[in-house]
This record gives sequence, structure tokens and C-alpha cells, in this order.
Amino acid sequence: MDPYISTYRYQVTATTTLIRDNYSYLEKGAVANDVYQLAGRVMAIRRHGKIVFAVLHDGFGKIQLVFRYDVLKTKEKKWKLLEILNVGDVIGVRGRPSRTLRGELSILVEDFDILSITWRDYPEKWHGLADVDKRYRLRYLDMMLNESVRQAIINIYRIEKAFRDFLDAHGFIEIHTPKLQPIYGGALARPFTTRIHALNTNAYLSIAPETYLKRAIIANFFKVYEIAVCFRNEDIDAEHYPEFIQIEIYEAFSDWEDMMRLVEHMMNYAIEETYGDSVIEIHEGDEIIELNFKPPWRRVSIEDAIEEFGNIKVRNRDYNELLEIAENLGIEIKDPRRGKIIEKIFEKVAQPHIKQPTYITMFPRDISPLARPSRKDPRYAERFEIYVNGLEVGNGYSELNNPIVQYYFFKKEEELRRKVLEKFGEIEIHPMDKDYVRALEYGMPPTAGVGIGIYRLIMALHKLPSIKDSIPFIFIQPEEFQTIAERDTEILKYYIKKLNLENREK
RNA sequence: GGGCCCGUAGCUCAGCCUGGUAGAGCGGCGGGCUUUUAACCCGUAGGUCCCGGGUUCAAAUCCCGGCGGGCCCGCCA
Repeated sequence: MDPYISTYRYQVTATTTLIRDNYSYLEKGAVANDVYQLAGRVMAIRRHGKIVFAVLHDGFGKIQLVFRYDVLKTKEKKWKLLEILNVGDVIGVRGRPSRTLRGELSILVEDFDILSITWRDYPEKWHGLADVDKRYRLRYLDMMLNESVRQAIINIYRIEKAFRDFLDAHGFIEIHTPKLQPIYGGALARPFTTRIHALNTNAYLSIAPETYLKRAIIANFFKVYEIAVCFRNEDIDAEHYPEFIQIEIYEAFSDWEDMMRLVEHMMNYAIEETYGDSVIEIHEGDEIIELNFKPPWRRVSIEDAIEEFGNIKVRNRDYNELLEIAENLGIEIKDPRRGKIIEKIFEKVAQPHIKQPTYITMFPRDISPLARPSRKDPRYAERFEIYVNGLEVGNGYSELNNPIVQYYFFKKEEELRRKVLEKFGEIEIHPMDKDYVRALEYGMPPTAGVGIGIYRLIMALHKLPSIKDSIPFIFIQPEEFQTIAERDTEILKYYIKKLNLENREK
């Protein structure tokens, strides 16, 4: 019996979810009359002689299997098969819902088939896969065995789906922007460079979909979004990874206040859909923090937040005073922009304290080259950032739609880079994008936009220690190892012969 | 880019400080067991101590270099 030769499918008629939903009424020792077929991976086996307990994971959840010698139909043959069953094998079982004497809802198995076998030993049941290197290297095992990783991955899907459903209901469509671009933009970050051989040209990987989604706005797609992969060639830490997912949303005829309202309602909807409530509990050490996503969220300007949490007044300070404040806080100035210094001070003294979903508003103009200057004070932009559980998860603004001013800001960025290069070294600026300016010259309506980091959001909601824990598969340097076919050439020969793989037509 | 830590059986780890040539639990394999939940009991096999070099009579252990991974700081979301 070799399932890799003989078995191509299994007819599944029920899931663990269905069994749990419909048979919770079963009394201890009871067996239902209905017969179902489930399939999945064997996660544990407890052998007791003529009765064997196993745990099946069918992708939805786990359920106990009970194999009884007197019940298994074609006894001798199947019992022999059961004796060689391993944790990690994939099986299909036919049986009846039941509850054991100890009260565990189970499937009393009447027949089963092995659908595929594992060639490798699975991690042990106590600690599972815990070594960080092995967890990332064998991420499929990590995802299979570690429930927190599994939950994060499932909830990324749910949140993304809820975002899509919400935006759909509000008349938005999703448009995919290019990941290969001649000029990068939409954020201040170092890009990956690559090469398009077909065009004999260099290209950048997208650091953000922003400038393309705004081109879509210009094209009369007045409500657009994208759940986009972004690439930024920066170093990795607990909160940063070179490849991440953002949802970016742009809505014409709106300003930043409209966008804040849209975002808090969308987020609240997604949280309710995913976690069943607007309020979710997060365990931080011994204490439990309740995060409440019900709109409206608190709004506080970045300078007020610094004053509130850090007891430091930065409004209307002159440049040298700001430098001194930063220095006293132990902040090393690598980028001399006034706004950057304020942002650094904010990150140091205020950000860790902001637990509840909060809009930090009125960001400095000079670090917001794509945002529209404030109608009240041109030193600020109509720009907000979203904070949840001390993490920055999003950023939005009234979009700058004036092509003349946009050109001027791009020009200023380039000048700034040249000016500070000698004293501070390379800083990230937004590069001149004349093609984007030309698009604006065709007329972009007043528009508001936002970007929300999905991995960051999940990280905040699940209190994950590292952003990597929310990313399904991460980059890892290849290691030397042997496949089973390399290790055991007899097995290789067996399959080549058995499946006639070298029988060529001549 | 700077600093710190880790790499030992399939898995989780001890041994390293203080050098004497490898251990436990789980898992595997064999046996027993018809209601277990990390089942239990008996037996048994299993190692490139990440790689390379050095010191030493002797290196998993000390030193140097490399590879892989993690954490913190700087830059970026």
C-alpha cells in the first residue's frame, strides 16, 4: 500500500467545524447514526492496545479519532495499517460522531485510508518547534504546529477580506499598480533595484503604490484602493521587514477628515468581523489592555502629544532649541529637517504610551512632500498617522493635487539631499517624478488618501513580539541538507521503476 | 553600519565557566495494554557536538576565522 502510487483523492463530506456545530449534544459514550468522511493530518497518536486514539487536523480544527478493533470494518488489514500510522501522515477517515467516556467529542472510525505519509519525523508534542532558526526555516511546520502563528495568518486574511467588503460597499474598486517602476516614490525609503532584460533597463521595486493610485484618481477612478506588497531596502528589526503589505486607499472629493472617518469605520468593521467585537483584549505581561475601535477615535496633534506624554513644549520653538531638546533625550540627529526632529521626539516620548487607536495629526510640512499643506498653517501638512498599541500602523493625508507646488516640493527635496550630504550623509528624500507631476497637470480632484500596514496592524492586535511573526514566509539563507531521494537512492530507484519514469518513446 | 547572544540525537534542551572524548525527556523501533488527552509500563537503536584552523598528551568545552540565526542601537512603516 503506497498512497503516493495509489491515492489521488478522497471524498470529504464533513469538516471538524461541522461536527462540533452539530454534535455537541452527544452524551458521554453516545455514538451518532450519521456517517461522515473527514480528511487531514494526524497530529497525535495514543495507542492503548486494541483501542487507539488519534488527533486529526482537517485545516479548520482538530478532532479526536477513536479506532476500536471491534469497529474497524475490514479489521485485519486496516488494523495492520493503523499500527504503522505515524504523526504527520495524512489520512481520510470514515466514521460516526461520538463522545468518549471521558467526554471528548470524537469520530468513531469505521474505515480509513492513508492519503500520504511523512518521510520525516515531526517535532515532539511538549515543546513542538521552538528553535527560532528552525521555525523560520521550516515555516510550514511552524504554521502547522504553533497556534499563535496560525491565528495571525488566518486573521490577516479576515481583516483584508473585511477591508475589501467594506470598501466594496462604499463604491471602491481595487487596482493593481506596478511593482516594477522606472522611478520609485510614495514614501521616503531606499528601494530595491533590479533589471528588466526584455527592455534592457534598470528598474525599482515599488516602495508604495501611492503615485500610481493617484494617477488612477486622475483617470476618473475616483474611489480606488490596493492591498499592495511594498519593498523597501532597509534593515530588519522587530517592526520592519523589507517586504510588507499595505492597504492604500484614495478617495476623490474628500479631505483628511473624511478619510479619518472612513478609516475608523472601516477598521471598526474589520475588527468586529474578525474578532467579534469592537473591543479586543490584549495581554501585556500580567495586565490586560482593552483596545476599543469604536469610532470616533481620539485625535491629537503631534506637538500636543509630545507635550501631553513628554511634558515638553515644542510648538513655535526655534530650530536650535529643538536640537537641544532632542539632544537631551539622547536622539542622534541624522536628518536635519525640523519636522524630522519633531517626529523623533514624538517617537521617543509619546508613541509608546498611545495604546488606544489614535490619530496623531498636524505633521510637519517639510517631511510630507506628497501631502497638502494645512489650510490653517503652512508649516504643517493635513497629515495624520494611526497608532494602535504603541505601534504606527498607518499614515494618511489630504493629497497635494497642485502640480506646480508638487514640482516645487520635489525640487526642494533634491536640493535638501545635496545640501545635507556633506554634513549628515545620505538621507532618504522623495525623488523628482516629472511623469507624476505631468499627470497632476491634467487635473486631480481634491483627494484624501491613507496607507495602513497590514502586518503592523496584526502585530499590534495580537501583541506579537516581531513583525516576522505576522509574515507567513520570510527570507532565510539556504542551508545544506539532503533530500530523502539523495539519502536513499534505493527509494529513488523504486519510484523510477514503479512509475516507469525513464520509459522514453523512441 | 555598531554592540550582545545562540548553534550538541528527529524535536526540546543539559554538559562549556573549571579540557579527560556525549547525556536526559519526548519522538523512533520491538513488546504489553479496549476510553486516552503530554496516556502508562518494559526493552532498544540513534551523534559531522554548525564549518575550518590553532593551543594542548587530550577540545563539545579554550583561542582565531567563517557560515547560519536571534536581540538591541542607527536608518526605514
